[in-house]
Amino acid sequence: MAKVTIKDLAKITGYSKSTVSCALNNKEGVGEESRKEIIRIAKEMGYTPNYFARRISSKDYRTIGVILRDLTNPFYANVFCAIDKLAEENDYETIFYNLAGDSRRTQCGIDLMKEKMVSGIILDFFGYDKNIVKSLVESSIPSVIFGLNVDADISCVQTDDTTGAREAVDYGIRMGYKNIFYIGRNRGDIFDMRRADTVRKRLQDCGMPYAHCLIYPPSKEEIAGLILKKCPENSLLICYNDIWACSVIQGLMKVRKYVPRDYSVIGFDNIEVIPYGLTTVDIPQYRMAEEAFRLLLAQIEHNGKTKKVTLDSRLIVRDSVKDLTGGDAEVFSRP
Amino acid sequence: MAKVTIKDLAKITGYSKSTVSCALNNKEGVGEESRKEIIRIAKEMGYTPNYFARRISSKDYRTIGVILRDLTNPFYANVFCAIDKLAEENDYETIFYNLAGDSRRTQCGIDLMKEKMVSGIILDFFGYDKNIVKSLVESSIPSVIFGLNVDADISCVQTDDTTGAREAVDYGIRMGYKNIFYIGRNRGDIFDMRRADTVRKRLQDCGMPYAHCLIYPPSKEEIAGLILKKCPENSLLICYNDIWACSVIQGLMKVRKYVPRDYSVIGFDNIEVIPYGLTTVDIPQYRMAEEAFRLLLAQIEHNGKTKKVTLDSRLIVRDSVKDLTGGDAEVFSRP
DNA sequence: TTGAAAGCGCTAACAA
DNA sequence: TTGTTAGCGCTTTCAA
Repeated sequence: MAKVTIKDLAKITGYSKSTVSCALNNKEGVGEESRKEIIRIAKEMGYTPNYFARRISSKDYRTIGVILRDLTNPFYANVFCAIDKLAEENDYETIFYNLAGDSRRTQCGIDLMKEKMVSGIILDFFGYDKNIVKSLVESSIPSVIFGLNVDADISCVQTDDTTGAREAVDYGIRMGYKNIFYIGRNRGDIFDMRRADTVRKRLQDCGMPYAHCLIYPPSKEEIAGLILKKCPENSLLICYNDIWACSVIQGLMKVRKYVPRDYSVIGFDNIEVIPYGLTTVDIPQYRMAEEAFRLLLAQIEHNGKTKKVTLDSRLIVRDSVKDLTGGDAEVFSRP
Repeated sequence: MAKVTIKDLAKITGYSKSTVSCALNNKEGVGEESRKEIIRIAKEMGYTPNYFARRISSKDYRTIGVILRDLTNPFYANVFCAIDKLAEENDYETIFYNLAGDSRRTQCGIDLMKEKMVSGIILDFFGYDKNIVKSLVESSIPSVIFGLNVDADISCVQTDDTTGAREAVDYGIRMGYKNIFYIGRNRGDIFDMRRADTVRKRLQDCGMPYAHCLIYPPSKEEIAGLILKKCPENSLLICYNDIWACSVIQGLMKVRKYVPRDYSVIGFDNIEVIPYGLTTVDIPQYRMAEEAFRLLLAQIEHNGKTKKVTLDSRLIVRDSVKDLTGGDAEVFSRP
């Protein structure tokens, strides 16, 4: 069952390859009659052009590479879907590469994109590596770093999560918390470190204790044990992201501690699918995706300059933080 | 900044194109010395082979197409990631096409895959269409239908969610519920319909009333209003899937009704990233992905026969269903 | 061990 | 309006 090619089509229709090609691609210079006939026969024979052959001769790839850290996290799934949709609207294709949480795969991803001749790359650059930036700049492939501001001639879209982190601390203090902890997941992650630093610094600035404010449990299972050990009840736990906040909440449930009855929790990201009642710092994922795509497109199509874009984060108050000041807040789901 | 090609490499190294090609691909028949030199120079010049050119001449595509309904739903994101990982381990690439919730895009996705000459397709076939099945079978591209058993010579991987659905009803009855409703989202969705039917039938078999047991609200916003109108407090709401269950819970919260205090909820899927104890019917997403991939691989590489695989679902009891029989269950997060 | 030449399926000049 | 020719970058015979 060999695939039918343009050559077969030429033979059968009696026209030449080029005529067939023109007809099929709606190019000028083919008679209306011939065009119709060619298209009809092509359909009959189930002809589909060979994508690779087409790409190799036409040079116009119209493809962008998207490299993200973890599609399992709805935050990044949303980002990918948004980019994919924009790409489609602009008649581009996307090629996706999943780092699957392993920053060492970044270079592989970039190489793959190069091989596939993408017009541009959107790169979620976690696990910062100077050499990669350098080689990316030198390759002169239009690129946008997603989530991070890098000091090089390359476009970047990031969200300043420090404002949100500070808001979270301030909100906690306002709600009467004496014990505020940052629960991180991964010391190697730049965002994680930055959020931790911001929380610590804000606590300091507000004259709050910050000893033990960092916890990086090696695994999900140990989290509850660590919290129980280090954090007194009625602590506020500011978590690395929403996913991590979920793990924390689930872990606590296993030891019969409930949120926000026993502990209060704040996340980062503002993931849509889950956050019933989760107070969180909104990282505007759609706008980030959009900005990244626009920046890339500008570079690809209009030779636009590189540009740094920084969006704002803000705290979204929902129901996972109990009011310790005596107010009777209606909180979370409960029996 | 033209990309360096194998021709450039030939010119610079002094060898011919074919020698360079062999050297770079670790083929036999090239002197050790020459090979090393060629590889060195290729590296120096930052040579990356043109993926399309390679594909067009080598015929060996090792690519599988994955078409899924909605990557925004963590269930499908997990499925994709699992397939992607398996593919990588088996030295395949994946091409992804997102239906983005629109079943009319299915044919487009398939055409795209054909164009890209995939070795096989894993197709999430929602919005059942006989013609598509037929054309897929006729195309003789190895394919696996994901999530549904189709009566045709094509492999299928599905999970029998009816056992889980019945368990959910039985569990509800055991917990003392007199009012059990199915909350669907989309009448066009096969799973949605099947789950609804199963719940209705089981209720019937158990001598329970089933009038009004279906609710298909046109939008998320109207859901709470409909529930308030149709379902008395302390109803059990069996929802189409976890995402939808979350929407239901969120909608109810907006009108100050809490789960499981005022209503109990059961979902389908068993998505991990949920910040509370949602009782749900587990659909084994990883195993489904694995089976689908294995089946496809068998067909591609060993000309394996088509096969139907059906996995089991089961109810996972957590904390979103209150015990109405008087037992004092520790339920859900609460202040 | 190496190189010349053909060809993959298509597009794009240019000629007829 | 149509056909001829060349060529995209690579792999793959087949000779040398």
